[in-house]
Order: sequence, then structure tokens, then C-alpha cells
Amino acid sequence: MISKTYSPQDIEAKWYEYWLEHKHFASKPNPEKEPYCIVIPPPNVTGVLHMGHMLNNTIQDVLIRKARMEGKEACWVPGTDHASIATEAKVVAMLKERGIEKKDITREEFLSYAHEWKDKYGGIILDQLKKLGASCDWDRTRFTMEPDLYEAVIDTFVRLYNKGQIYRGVRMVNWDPQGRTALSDEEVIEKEVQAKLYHIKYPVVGEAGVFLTIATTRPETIMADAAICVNPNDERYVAFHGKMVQIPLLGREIPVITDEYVTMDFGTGCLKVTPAHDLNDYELGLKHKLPVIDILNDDGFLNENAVLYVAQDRFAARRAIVKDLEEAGFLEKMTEYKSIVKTSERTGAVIEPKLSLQWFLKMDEVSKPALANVMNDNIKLYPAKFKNTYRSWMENVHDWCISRQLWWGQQIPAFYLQDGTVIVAKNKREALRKAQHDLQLFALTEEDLTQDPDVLDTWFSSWLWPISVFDGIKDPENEEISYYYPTNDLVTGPDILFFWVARMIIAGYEWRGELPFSNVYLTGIVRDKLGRKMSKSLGNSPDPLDLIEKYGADGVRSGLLFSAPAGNDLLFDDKLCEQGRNFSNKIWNAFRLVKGWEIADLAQPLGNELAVKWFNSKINQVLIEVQDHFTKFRISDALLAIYNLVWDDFCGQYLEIIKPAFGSPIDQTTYQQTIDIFEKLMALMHPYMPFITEEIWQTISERQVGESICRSSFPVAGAIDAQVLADFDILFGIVSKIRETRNTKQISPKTELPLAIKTDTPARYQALESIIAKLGNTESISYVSENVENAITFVLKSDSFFINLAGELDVEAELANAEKELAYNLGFKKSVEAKLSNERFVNNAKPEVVEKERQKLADAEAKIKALEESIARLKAV
RNA sequence: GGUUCCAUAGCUCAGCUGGUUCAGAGCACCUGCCUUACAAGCAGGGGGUCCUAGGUUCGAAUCCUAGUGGGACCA
Repeated sequence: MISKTYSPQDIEAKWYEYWLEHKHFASKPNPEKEPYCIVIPPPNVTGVLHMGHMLNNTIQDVLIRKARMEGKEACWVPGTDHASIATEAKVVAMLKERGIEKKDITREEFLSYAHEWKDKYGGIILDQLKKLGASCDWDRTRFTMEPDLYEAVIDTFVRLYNKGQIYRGVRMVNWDPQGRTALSDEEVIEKEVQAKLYHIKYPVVGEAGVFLTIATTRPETIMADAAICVNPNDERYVAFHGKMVQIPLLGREIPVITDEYVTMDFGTGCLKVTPAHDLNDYELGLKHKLPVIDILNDDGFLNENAVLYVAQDRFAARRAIVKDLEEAGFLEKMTEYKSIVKTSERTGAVIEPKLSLQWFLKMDEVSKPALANVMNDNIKLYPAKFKNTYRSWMENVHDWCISRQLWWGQQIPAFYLQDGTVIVAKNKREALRKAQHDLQLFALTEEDLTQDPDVLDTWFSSWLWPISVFDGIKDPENEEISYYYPTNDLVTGPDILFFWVARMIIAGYEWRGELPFSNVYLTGIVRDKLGRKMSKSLGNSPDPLDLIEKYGADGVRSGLLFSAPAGNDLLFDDKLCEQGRNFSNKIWNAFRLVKGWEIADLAQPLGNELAVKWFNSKINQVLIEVQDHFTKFRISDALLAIYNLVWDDFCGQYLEIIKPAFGSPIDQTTYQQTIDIFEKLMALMHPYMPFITEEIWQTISERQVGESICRSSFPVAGAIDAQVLADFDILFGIVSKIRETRNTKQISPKTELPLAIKTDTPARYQALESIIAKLGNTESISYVSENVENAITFVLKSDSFFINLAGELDVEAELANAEKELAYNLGFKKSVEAKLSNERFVNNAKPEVVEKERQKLADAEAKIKALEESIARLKAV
């Protein structure tokens, strides 16, 4: 006895094991086959599966499974990203728990702890993907910090440096005082906060009792002030141009300068200029040749330059100085102010703009092909609206700060001599040789070289991902990369379009002179049903594994895709998964029904023969539609088309038609054809719902050990019989009218009704009689040449149908109905006639459109005639 | 502030190159059914000024302009 409800839990683990055991996801270069390759956007090793991953990886799995079934050599390469900042933070925290401080251990010791951490926790997310059914080639799992990929990163650095594309320079960077590293703009999150604007009075030198008042949100930085700046057009301050003022509490004197940069109506119109601690002030400082006074240490504590509050944290210093300013009478007032605070995406710390010496990659040249090839659609973005966003970013691209002050990452292969000379080389030995050769420093030893302590930005390794996973940096001609590269589709979120996708494209052209992938599918962001981003802090994200437990992986997968058009955010609701689970259950029960039939050696009834014919045409029609959706990456629409085909057409109509009466057997022919159809449907659904389709496919026919639906063929559309489709449309129209009649007249479905048809083409209906009788539960079907009196009447196309309820007819209601319908059709006819009598329409519109209108007119006229006759009859009663 | 996308049923969205009187799906809602595969189901039903105002066109939910409201990215 097969269970009445589908229980995915029993089935999913079993089949996943089976797939792995028989290496169904494994791929190797096969010149006989067309390659189809996706590289996974490598999740952070620190990560756990969240809803975004679920959506993203489900889409990739759908694409890869479909390609595999279509006979391509499908290869989905998995892996993880070392995520320097996030991982380093985790490792530091782990060490702290063990009572170890990072500063007390060596770099080597730290890295060995980090690797230990990675080995323990780094694979969690990949295991979670298995629960989802992801058909990755797991033997290919790569990691951005493994030796080969590490080396690839070092190689690219050296080669770009030698090409003059990488340089070292002082820049104002986003400094994370907690992580003690520079961050890229993309790693910074801006938060709106309620801050205070402090109005502080600076005494004017030589004019007792005269002050200039500035407004600032950061009073603790006044010790780093280099000037006060006013707008030259600001009449209030003309008298002060060129004067000196004193920094309160500190007493140091600074000049009053003028620049149109200053907004007159913001704050007091007086701007304190602090070049070391504000990007705009830095620019202003450069312009006016102001000194740069850096009062903060890397950890956010004040240093000796500050003179006051030395060794205090910046926030403690702020509290202290506000109090002191107030006591000393320098604080004029405090006002509430909404301001934007930049915080670190990783540590949450408030970012400090900080001047520092960093490594940069020049972007102007390398980004050119990356821009051009997206604009000319060599690389297509889905949805295409992201082309604009991409262009505006690429046209205004800044040099990329690639150094990070961390240990977990690829250490920058730059070696310094004692005098500060930089030598860039793969390793110390190489650097030494270079120093000896190029600089003629033959006495130099390795001890004289110090390697740059910084590591490279994580994106500087992941931008190579589509190449490095095939070892294409080290060995550009190897069989793997030659076969799989360029990969086909990339699926990722729009939030990393710039820092990852764009850079991979750059790397693709830089290292291979070729695109890394042809299509980029940008998923939406998964939000909760209130439209809020899912986040840990809000606690509004369901645990994906709980969802899988509850609804089954197939249910969750299809649930996520029911409402996930490309690039549109997805408002997630458990209801979607429920719908997915219900769908699984529906299929399961269809399977139970078919498996439960007793088979007999009977002739195939005409109705069944027609039903099979109809359904096969229907499948072909939907297959064409599905393929069309796929070419446009409408993964969601394709699923919906399949869903409707399976639920409505197959379960709702087809099975109801061929279903034998209780206790009766089904004929062998129909049975076998139904099994074939069922298998075809399973194959069609497999990319979306891999587990249940495998379970059914394995059970429905005899299989060899090791066979799998995931290696079977994806159905290919065959011929469509338009006549059969049209006939069945009419058929379903009749049935639904009969049912509607039952419903409105409150007649039990068990009561058989007599149906009479008035038509010029009775043959059309005669073939379908058995089906009409079965679905409509009719007592008899007859053909008449005159309207039937006292009968419920409806008109389909040009034919009239009558259900004689023997005196139960509500003439008034029927008349009203018929007249309403007549009015509608008259209006319709009029609008069509208006079009057709309009010369400009007939002349301008496409011929097929005009032809269609003519057909519409003919149909409407026939229908009107039938309706008028039936109204005349009703009136005569 | 700059760029850009969006606005369609109570909710989430389809509606692709203008062409059925075109307004559609799912969920939600209402009515009737425990009909021997499935109540996680079956049969029916109600519900919209396609944001507003202009324009182009034989024809506009669809194209254009302006406005209003909302999101995203950059600054």
C-alpha cells in the first residue's frame, strides 16, 4: 500500500546518496558532447545556508539538470571563498575563547588555527546544498585559499605589477578599527543615525571675546584640525579671511581659509578642516596645502598627535571632550541631526576615513573590454535593466584597493629591502634573485628581505574563479579549461554585480582574452512578506533546513521558484513552500492512482485513444512554451507552465477521462501510453523537483541498477494536432457548462443529465461522446435540428446545447442570461466591424491581424444567430 | 543630489514585438461537495478607473511627455 500523502523525508536522502554513489553529477571533458558549465558563486566558508543561497542554487540546479538531460556535458563546479575579513573575525573570536590573543601569536600559528577552523566549519554550507538536491560535481570542490588557487592569485598579482597595472599609493580608505583593515566601498554599509551636531566656538587670535563657531558631529577630531574654511561669498565671515583661530582646549593656532566648497547654509557656514579624518577635508587640504595631522591609531584610539585624550577610544574621547568644552564655555549648543554613519559590513564597527599606504589595481584600461562586451551583448545580463547600472559603474570606475591589513588571505608578494625598495616576485627566493640581478645587490640574503604583511582583497581571488577552478592561470592550455571555458551561465545576486561579476569579466578578458560566461542571471533578493530584507538581526529569515524538513526539498525548490522572476525581489512566504508541497502530493497521488489500476487485455476505447492524442499534443505545446521561457531565463514562467500542465491538464482532465470505473480494469494500450506520458512528465519536472520525480521514475517502470532520471532525456516537442486541441477545448467548455448548471441549480453531481446538441457537424461530437458522458455525467447525448424547449441553453462557437431539466427551467433567468450574452456579442461584433470597415486599419494592420478579425466576426455572427434563436424560443414559452 | 527601475484584483506578481469585449495567474475570500488517487483535494463564484493628466496611433495596460508615489544603485 502506497502512503496516501507524500513523505519526502524517507526519499530524499536515499536518492541523493544514489546519485553520488553512481557519480551522476561527475563531469569530465568529452569532445563528443557540447559542454555546459556553471561555476557556483563560492559561498563564504563562514556562511550557513540562507534563503538567498537557496534561491540562487535552486536556479543553478534547474539549469544544470536540464542541460544534463539534454545530452550536454554538464558541469557544476562547487567551492568556497575564504572571506578574509569574516573568517579572520571568527578565528580571532575562537582564539579569544581559548584565551589566546591574536597579537600574542605568530602569523604562521594564526594561519594554522584558521585552517583548522576552516576544516571544521568550512564545509557546512556545501553539505547543506546537498539537502537541497544540488547536483554539483563534488569531486571538483575548490577553495580560494587552497595551494593552487593561492598560487594563481600570487601569479596574477606579479604579472599585473610587471605590466604596470598595480601600484602602491597613499589614499584615504575606509578603515575598520575593529578589524584593523581597509575596506572597499562595497564592504561599507551606510546607516542613518540620530546624531548630535556640536556647535563649537574657536577664539579668533588677537581679538579677545570674538569667536568663530563651527558645527561638527565629531568634536573629538578638533585636535586634528588644520584650518577653518568659509565660503568666500559668505558676507558674515569676510572680516575673518586670512585670520588665525585657536583650537579650543588645545590652543594650537590654525588659519581661516576660503573655498566655495563650503555650503553657506549648512550648520554655521564655518567648516573645520580635518584632512586626516575626512575624505572631503583631505581633498580640501591637498588643494590648500594644509598639514595632515593623524590623531588616531589603527585601533581607533587617540595617539600622541592628539595631545589631549591620548590613549582613549574615539568615542570615549568624544564624550570627554564634549564635557570639557562645555565646562570651558566653548560649546555653544548641541542640536539633533540625522546623519549617515558608515559601518563595516563584517564587524559592524564605525568606519574611520584614514590615510594609508595601500596597493591598487588601475582600472581604466582593464575595464574597457569588460564594459564593451556587456554593452554589445556578448555577455547578456538578465534582466537587461542591469546593463545601465553596470555601465554607469564601469564608466566611473575607481582604482581598486586590493590590500587588506589581515593575515587570512594571499599575502602580497612584495618584498622590501631595508631602504624600502620594493621587489615584487612570486616568492622570497625569486625576489632575492631579482634583487641580485636587477639591482646588482649580490651580497643580499633572504634575511634582508621583508615581505609585505598585508593580504589581498578576497575579490582579488574570486575574480579568477571561472579560470582558477580549472587551473587556467597556471596552465592556460590544459584540457579542462579548454573544454569548459568560457562557462555558460552565471547565477548570482545583483548586490555583487560590481565587486564580483564585473571583476570576473575583467579577469576573463585580461587572462584569456575572452568572456568568462555568456549569460548572467541576476536573482532577486529574498525578502520577508513585509518586504524587509531577511537578516539575522531581524530574525525574519526561516532556517532553510527547517523548511526542507517541513515541506521537502522539492516543495521548497518549486515554492521558491513559483514567484521568482529574474531580478525581481521575492517576497517569501511559507505559503509558497506549502504550494510546492501540495504539488508534490498531487503528483504522488496521481502516481498512486495509476499504480493501483488493474490491467486487462482489452481493446482501447475510442475516448481513451483521443485523450492520449490530445494530451500528447498538449505536452508538445507546453514543451515549446517551456523551451521558449528557458531561452529567456524565465525559469519561473516555465515552472508555472509545467505546473498547470501537470495539475490541470494531466490530473484534472486526462486522468479523469481515462480513469476506469471503480473495480474495472484499464486496457493495456491506454495503460502503457499513460505510463509513457507519466515518465515524460517526470522528466520535464525533474530539473525543478529532482527527488519525487526520481522516486516515481524508478518505481513506475523496471530500471537497471545505476540508472537515473537525471541521466534520462529531457522531452523534445513533437507534432501538435491543432484539431484535437480545438475539439478538446470545446469538450471542456461543454463539461464546464454542465457543471456550472449543476452548481447553480443545486443539482447533485450524481444526477445524470440529458444533453442535446444542435450542430451542423455532429461527427465532431460523436467521437467525444463517451468523454462528455463521463466528465459531465450525462444520461444521454442526442442531436437535434430544432431548439429544445424548456431547456437550459448555452452556445459555444456556432453550436447550441440544451439540458432538459423537465419543467425546472427558470425562463426569466434564462432569458436574462441569454440577452446579456447577446448584448455582449453584439457589442463585440460592432467593435470588430468598426475595425474592419476602417480603411486605415485594413491597410495598416498586418494581414494576419486582419484575417483574425474576419474570423472573429464570423464566429460572433454565428453565435449571435444561435443566441437570437434561443431567445425567440424562450420568449415564445 | 545624480542615475535607474517600478506602479495592474485584498496580497504577490504575469501580461514579451501595441491587435479578441483583455484585463490574467497563484494565494486569500465566498458557495457546494468526506464523489474509492489526492480535504495538502474536487466543482463553481465574486472581485480591477491597469497611479494621474496629456500625447502618438485605425487601435494603448503595452509606446512618448509631464506629474505623483515607491524601490535600487551611486554620491
